[in-house]
Amino acid sequence: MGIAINTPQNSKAKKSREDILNASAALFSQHGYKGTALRDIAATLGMKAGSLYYHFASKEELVLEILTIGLRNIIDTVVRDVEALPKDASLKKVLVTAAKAHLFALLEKGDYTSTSIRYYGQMPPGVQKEGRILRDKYEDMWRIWLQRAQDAGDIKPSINLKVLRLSLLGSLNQTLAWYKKGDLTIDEIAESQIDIYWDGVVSHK
Amino acid sequence: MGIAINTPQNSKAKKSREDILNASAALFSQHGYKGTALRDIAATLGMKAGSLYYHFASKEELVLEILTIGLRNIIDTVVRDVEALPKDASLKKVLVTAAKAHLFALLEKGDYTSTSIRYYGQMPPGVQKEGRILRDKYEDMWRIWLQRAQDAGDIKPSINLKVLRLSLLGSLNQTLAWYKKGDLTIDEIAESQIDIYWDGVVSHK
DNA sequence: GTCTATAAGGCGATAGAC
DNA sequence: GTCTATCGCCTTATAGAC
Repeated sequence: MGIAINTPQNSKAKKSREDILNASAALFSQHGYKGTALRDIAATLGMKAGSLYYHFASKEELVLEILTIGLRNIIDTVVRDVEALPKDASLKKVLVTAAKAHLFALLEKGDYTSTSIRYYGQMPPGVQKEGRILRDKYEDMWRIWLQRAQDAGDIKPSINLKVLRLSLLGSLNQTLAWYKKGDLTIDEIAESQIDIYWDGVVSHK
Repeated sequence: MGIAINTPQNSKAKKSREDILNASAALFSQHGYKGTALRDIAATLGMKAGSLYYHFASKEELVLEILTIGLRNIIDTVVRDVEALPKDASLKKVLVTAAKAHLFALLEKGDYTSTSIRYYGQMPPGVQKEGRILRDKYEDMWRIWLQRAQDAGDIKPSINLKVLRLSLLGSLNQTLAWYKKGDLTIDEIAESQIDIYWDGVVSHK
């Protein structure tokens, strides 16, 4: 069939590797990095802890791959959806689209992305350092959109953009804590949140 | 001096106990429950791990006390400030006051409260169960204030109060991640955030 | 009250059989 | 590729000296 033997291209090894990543992401997203033992991950797949080392050199390498997949996923999803907008789309439309894509990435490939976002601060220093670039890249995207909206006069000059950006992302990420129990769709939640931020909650009677 | 010997009323034991709680809260708030070893806590105080057991029966008991103190602190602070308002205070004033008090508790006695809020989900099941009552009590306070504001017509009927409440608390709690680096005061941050939620960010030109 | 010493078990990681 | 077996270290917790 070819020259690739015992590499991730090999179909059996590739499937095992992906199974391990999926199981790890699920456990990490529930119990955090320190709270998840390699024994637990292996047990989920009916395997033994030692077997994981055929696919990954260390627990750090495993979680680093999950972090990278999670961050790439949210960046790619948000960039793709925003770039698909017509050139003359309103800045509010950009923010709604970005918020929807953010929530979609968080709740769709959720185990990877939620691990990356919720437990980043608890990962080993080396892993944090490697993820820093992607994290900063994503924050910068929001920083630029909001700055553009304020420069264009769509956002009031009195609004502190740093507070706004951190509040907005905090709100979106907080959704992780209650989405599964709720009955609202991702689109409804994203639209609700941006509506609140855009027009406020006050009644003008 | 009296009958109290070898109890928390004893001044030396009481001080050690408080030192241990303070050191533990500081480490837990940085590294989480599983990420903090009793050795690390003891080392901070120039002690040995075994000595902690004179004051606490287990690591679980220690973190439960931190959780309880943290939650009581935020509830007491918020209730006190809101109740001090004049009876005819506007509902916006109530929310601004509550937000300020929430941030104050989070950043003042921050190690206890931030441990309670950020790492609640990673604590042992028994500890989570004991903290549940206080957590629910606090969430209910916000639920009631927001419901009252909507019933009175101050918040638009179209606003989903569940989304609003979780977004708002998510925003406030997110402040923990960036407050220390910033130059804004607690009052400024709280006022900024409530202003955003109340009037929105859109410019009416 | 805090120490030393240690028990009992969990952890990440490795070596070699299959 | 996965297993068994094990190493060395770390963890919580206990017992008894001081």
